[in-house]
Amino acid sequence: MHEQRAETARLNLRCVWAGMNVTLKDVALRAGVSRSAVSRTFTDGASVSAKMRQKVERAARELGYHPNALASSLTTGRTKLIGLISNNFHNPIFLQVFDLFTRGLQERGLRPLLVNLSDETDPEKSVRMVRQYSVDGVIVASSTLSPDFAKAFKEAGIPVVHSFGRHTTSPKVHVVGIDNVECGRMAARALMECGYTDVGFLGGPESATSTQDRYTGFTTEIARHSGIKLRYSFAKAYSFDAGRDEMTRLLKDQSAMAQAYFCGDDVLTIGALSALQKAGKKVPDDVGLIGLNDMEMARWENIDLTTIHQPIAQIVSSSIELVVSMLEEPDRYPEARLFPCRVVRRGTLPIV
Amino acid sequence: MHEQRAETARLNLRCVWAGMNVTLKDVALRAGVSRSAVSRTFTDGASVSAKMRQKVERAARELGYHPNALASSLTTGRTKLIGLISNNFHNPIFLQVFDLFTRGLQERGLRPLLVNLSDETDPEKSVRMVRQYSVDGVIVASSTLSPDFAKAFKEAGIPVVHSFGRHTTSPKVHVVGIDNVECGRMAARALMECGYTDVGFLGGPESATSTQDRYTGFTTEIARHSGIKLRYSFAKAYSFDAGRDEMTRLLKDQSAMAQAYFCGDDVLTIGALSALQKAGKKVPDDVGLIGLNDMEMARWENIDLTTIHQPIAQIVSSSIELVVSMLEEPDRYPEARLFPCRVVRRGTLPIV
DNA sequence: ACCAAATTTGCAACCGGTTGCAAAATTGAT
DNA sequence: ATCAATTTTGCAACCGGTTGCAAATTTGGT
Repeated sequence: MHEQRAETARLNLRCVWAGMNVTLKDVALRAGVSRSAVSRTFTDGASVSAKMRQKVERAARELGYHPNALASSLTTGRTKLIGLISNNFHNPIFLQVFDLFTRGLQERGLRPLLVNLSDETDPEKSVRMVRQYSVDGVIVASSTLSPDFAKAFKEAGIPVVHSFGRHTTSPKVHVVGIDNVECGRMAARALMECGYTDVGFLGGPESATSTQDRYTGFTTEIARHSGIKLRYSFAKAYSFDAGRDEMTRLLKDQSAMAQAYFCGDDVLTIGALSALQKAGKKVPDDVGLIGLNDMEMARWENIDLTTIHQPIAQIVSSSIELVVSMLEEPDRYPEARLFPCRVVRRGTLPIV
Repeated sequence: MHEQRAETARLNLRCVWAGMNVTLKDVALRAGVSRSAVSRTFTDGASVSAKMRQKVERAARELGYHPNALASSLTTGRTKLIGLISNNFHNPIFLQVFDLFTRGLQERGLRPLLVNLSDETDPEKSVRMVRQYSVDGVIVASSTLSPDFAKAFKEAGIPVVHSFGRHTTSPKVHVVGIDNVECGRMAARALMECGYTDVGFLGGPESATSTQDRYTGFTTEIARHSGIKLRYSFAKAYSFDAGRDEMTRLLKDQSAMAQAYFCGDDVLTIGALSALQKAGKKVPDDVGLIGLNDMEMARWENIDLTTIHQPIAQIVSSSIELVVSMLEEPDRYPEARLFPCRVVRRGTLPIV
């Protein structure tokens, strides 16, 4: 007995020294109890007596034991890993998005496994990558990624939520985001309230569903009012350069210019703004602009963008809530959760 | 035999239907081989005959089998999970950093487990969190996080690299970043080259080591030249608001103003710029500014910051390289890798 | 003090893979 | 065709936990 304890102690010492993982068995040995007892001490809701818990916790503390979440996942089937999948690593708003997601998931004891799909085009392949780590669920956070990605996860039997995804009346997967069509209408109304009679849509890439929806909303709202001239064009990307380039192109022909523009997003708006300033145009006196997102920078006084605020905190927390609920109820009927946006009036549209 | 095959088929069907995980055993059963054979087929470097591989791969394909990386980690001791730890979710440069890290890790078959330490102050606790997932290594990516965090991981026996961390002559852990003291000197030289004789240091939070080091470099370089007046103050954070507020404070007393400032980072610089513009000061004619980071926005024409470029792509790839090398050689002697910065001349300093 | 009910504990099998070892199969030289 | 050397394969134990079940213990009522 004494012999064995000495051996155990020596072993433990070595473990700590080498940074090796102290296991359940080590703790059981030291506490003089069964491995199940140790396991139960660290599983809440399990039946353990007070003395037992005390003994085990003491031994665990002395050895610096921490349960191995991955090993337990083998039997429980839960890794508490959530795939956080995005291709949006250039829009500053996504830094806030990642911040909110990581904090929100952490608070619920979940861990985000970050996946960058920037140069990935094959949904199957990305599913394979993520599946290897048997995540409990997946959040696809992107407005530019094809819905096929989210669908691929669903088909693989992995709970999935598409954040910032496209709203459809009968979604195949859970979608949380905004109503881009309504945003388009909202922008149109905001411009018309300013008295503009010649307005432009300066969208993001034409292939993005968000661009298409905003375009639809914008044009239908304009069409409801007579005597408003509508122009439109699309930038190559949701980026500063694309916005600047497209506006520069428009500026080449004065007759092609509208009085005010609804731009694809804030970054693109700043690009357009830059082009206008360079051409000697005053904003909002000569040309008005309204963006979309209300990213942190938009309120910076020397940028001061009028824009449509997207409630990202709510979108994120709702997405997390939804993916968590799916852990219990995997076949939950897909729903679309849309949050209302609002116009934030700053310096790129005139005060009415 | 026929019976058994039918049973197997039925089972498989059910697996696929329910999205259940197809396991090694299922594949072995279907291929009519041992589980080890299947395992070896998916382990490169293992000895398997061509026929065997063919049989197994066929069965695997039919069943949609993918090895469970977490289960294998139990025996191999490798999860291929890398903890990516940061508290820096407000500086746009970190979006690029996350982009680079995720891509770089993915390319090597590693997966980043993102940990947000924004409101965490206890290193022990964060180690516990990460350890549960038995990551193979950890990258602490932050210039504002205490070195204790990185050290805590090292002490727990987890390979760790501190990216964007402080350079010391005898580092306790691997550090990859820039020489902030040298950056301070560089900024001082840039300002003096412009002919300024009254310069200011407008640092980030005084508690950050990066601020301290830049201050040291800046002042020592100034001191090497006679007749240069030096002023200094610190903003409350590396943020727009902090930069704007601090500059606004300085502007209250004209005699407190220097001719040009070296600001803590680019975001802070834009804040200072905003305050100056609001006060009717022209930049660079009335006041010069130089920032640090060269974030993407700095080159936007309507921001156009003169700044010190930090080679983040190199810092990131070097960090990854280092953490990967530590997987093989855990006790590798800690080294500091510093990358040279350079001044990028744009519109916030006069052309000499 | 006694006994039935309720609680706690340990055994052993299992989760999905890996791996050392020995048996079986293949190869190649004679 | 024979046999030793080499390669391939399967067995069984193991990685670090969990859990159903039955044995052991505690509880509480009389």
